[in-house]
Amino acid sequence: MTSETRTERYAPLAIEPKWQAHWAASGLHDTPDQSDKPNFYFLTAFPYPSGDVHVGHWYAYAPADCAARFIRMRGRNVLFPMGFDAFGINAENAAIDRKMHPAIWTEKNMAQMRDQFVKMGAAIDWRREVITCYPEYYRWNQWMFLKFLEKGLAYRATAPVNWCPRDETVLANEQVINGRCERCETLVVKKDLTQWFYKITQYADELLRFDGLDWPERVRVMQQNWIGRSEGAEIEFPVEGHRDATIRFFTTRPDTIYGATFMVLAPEHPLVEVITSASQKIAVDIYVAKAREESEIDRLTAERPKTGVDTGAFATNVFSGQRIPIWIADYVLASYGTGAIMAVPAHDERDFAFAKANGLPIKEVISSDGLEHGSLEAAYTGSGRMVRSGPYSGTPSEVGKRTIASEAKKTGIGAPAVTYRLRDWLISRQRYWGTPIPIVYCDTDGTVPVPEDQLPVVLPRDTQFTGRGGSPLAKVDSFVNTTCPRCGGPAKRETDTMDTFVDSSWYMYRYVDPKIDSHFMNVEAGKKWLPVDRYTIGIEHAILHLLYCRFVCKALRDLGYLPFDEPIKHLRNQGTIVFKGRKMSKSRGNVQAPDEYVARYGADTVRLFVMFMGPWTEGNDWDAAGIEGTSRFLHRVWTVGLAERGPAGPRDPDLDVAVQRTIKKVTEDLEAYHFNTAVAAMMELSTAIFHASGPSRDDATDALVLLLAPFAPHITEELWQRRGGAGSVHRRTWPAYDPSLARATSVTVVVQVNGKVRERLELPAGTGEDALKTAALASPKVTEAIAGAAIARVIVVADKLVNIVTER
RNA sequence: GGGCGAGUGACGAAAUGGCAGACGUUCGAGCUUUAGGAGCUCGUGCUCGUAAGAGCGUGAGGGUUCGAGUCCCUCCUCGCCCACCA
Repeated sequence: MTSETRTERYAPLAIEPKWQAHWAASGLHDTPDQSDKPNFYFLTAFPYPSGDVHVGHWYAYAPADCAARFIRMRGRNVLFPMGFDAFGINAENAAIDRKMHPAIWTEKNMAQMRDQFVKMGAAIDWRREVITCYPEYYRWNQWMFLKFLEKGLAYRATAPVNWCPRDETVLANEQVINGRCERCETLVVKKDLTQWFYKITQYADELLRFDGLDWPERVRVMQQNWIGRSEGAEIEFPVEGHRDATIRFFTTRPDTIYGATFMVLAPEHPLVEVITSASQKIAVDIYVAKAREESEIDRLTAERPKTGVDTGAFATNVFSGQRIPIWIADYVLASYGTGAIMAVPAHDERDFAFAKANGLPIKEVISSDGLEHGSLEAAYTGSGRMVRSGPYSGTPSEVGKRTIASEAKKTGIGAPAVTYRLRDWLISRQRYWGTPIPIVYCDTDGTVPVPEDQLPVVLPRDTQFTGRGGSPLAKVDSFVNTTCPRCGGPAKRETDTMDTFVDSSWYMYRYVDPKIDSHFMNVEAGKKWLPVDRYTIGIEHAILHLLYCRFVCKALRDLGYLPFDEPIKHLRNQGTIVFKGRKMSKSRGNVQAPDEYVARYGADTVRLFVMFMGPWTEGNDWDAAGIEGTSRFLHRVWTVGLAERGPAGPRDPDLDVAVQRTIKKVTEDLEAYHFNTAVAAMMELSTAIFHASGPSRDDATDALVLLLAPFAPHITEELWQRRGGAGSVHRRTWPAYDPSLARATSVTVVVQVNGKVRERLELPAGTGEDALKTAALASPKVTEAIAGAAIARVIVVADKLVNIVTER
């Protein structure tokens, strides 16, 4: 180090605001739609404007920003936009709790968070900001709704929904925590309401396919499980004494049909009323009423006993010819399949338990060894040969599945069928702070869509927020009362708003040109950017949001508005950052803010720290204890960065190799989102530079500044400038490495005797096999370990090891 | 109950089947600065040993291999997602 003047100290708090202002003024982060470089769309999930950029945001956005900057330095014109998922229940809760209008609360929070993103040093093109609660945005939610309606992709139906009796509103599934309302902890009940749905099930099969997508296996599996495709057959059995009544059921095991000794209907099944015998009516009514009122928490209880009631009615098992009783039980779900099952207690665990509890017959029809057995200890759910199955006895069960299904088709009582676990997407919410559903109800014309030229249906501003008495919108007379677009007569508006997942299902198209008012997307600009090249988002969004995005893309494609099948080509998920083992949330009051660390160490240190903590895809427990380490690293970078360029002298081959290896390591790590090991490699290089001198040191420092630029944009910009670099370091090209130079000139070769390390030899890289053997056997430590035993074989791995195996 | 991950020092973590613990924190010793939230060197898995060194060591048990943290089998523990899905 030079001596006479004391080295200036690294002062991030002075450097960072200076560069942030400079970058904003010079438009460094503004991305043109076209440049001399190929376009690359790097999307990262936009935040909900909760108020503060906390640790979870840093964990998501600092690495995403780093990855986007890396791609930019690698010669792409990178679009890296940001916006706000600005509708949602929290704003309404704030309105109730603090008497602040949701719009004001949201604006305040967005301003604060925008400022914090700037202080993070994120390379965001703010000109393209998208805000979902503005009419310019949500009118396109309404437009898509109308288009979906025309195509039959949106429809209205009565369905049981999660209902909080205290707050008098529907709750989204994710707002039901352990069966209780997220806000008031009241037990949530099911309630039948007439609601709007998007027909996502129409795309179930296509959504199962991920052809050509670079998505994590984990997410693909989760989505496939969520969609839950089951193959089997749909068959119907006639009900005794009811000429027109048949019970249709779905089964994945048609091969077990001879073992169907009873049937079970869901309590909500429409046939229950029709077929129940007079003597069983009271018991059935009581059971049905109880099931309807059942809270979510009861249904969540594991291992609950199977309850049910006999309807007194009988069906005919068309295959076995047996007369079988029909029961109702809440273990059969109205929402899956046809809401009815053939119960095969011998080969289904639930049916077995139910039969045992209610003294119903159990008949073995599948046998693993092909022989008939007596009573079963438990349900046998595996495969085998059909037994006691009339003409099909002896048939392997896998064959029987197909044979029975086609036989049912032949006789006109059924057919092979596929059922999905996936339900249609219920988009109605009894909420104020969301997109109004563009529908009008007229006594004369019924349900009338608001014409496209009357969009947007704007959310009225003057509203009371009490949290009681249903949707606040329903109480705004000036909004509710309108005229019918068809007959001009008096009519009422739909007062439900859309699920906020609708807002986020297509925002990636809007970033391209958020100001265009003729179309949801600027088609010309869209061609230059879409589909998204990379998307990073938390693993907690693996199912809902990501599935909705895919659905909306496919629906818009089929409507002729998008020319591609999938919105996102490459996806990666960061893990969840928790605090003391628990998820962070406002309601728990354990949200950690990194502000004090930003104020003490600077944004560059905090950025590096969240990337260095551990593997990004795994998540971590927030503990700032180690932040000193990344701070010290930047101090060292500062010290070597300010060192005067050395006098001409001999090169330092070891340092030259270290630079090549570090460039290789950091490049490969960033491609794989391994931020932690990339930082570790740069730390090693900085230490090597610190102890070096001469021209190699200066070149190494230049390389380090470039490598570090995506991670720590401020300090590297400052050092770049002070070291005489032209323009912004962030406009520089990523350093290249020469694979042949990245190889060390001398290597440590380990010598093992029977797998135990006995010697380490420093040898030139590329030493031949025979020379390695000779060198190994020449070592006294090795001969001592061999102790005169005969050598059976010698394994040589070039530049790595020699293993001498002796006779035993 | 099903699916998917993961178990490595005091702690966060590294490790294409080839020197386990890189990098960082912590702690210890020394230095420097000593107005500093600044800096430098060495050490820091366990056991024995003053030391050189030796032995042991990646949740448990087996297996494959010249060689296993890594691959295979069984089990245990933890995390996440789904959960009476017929």
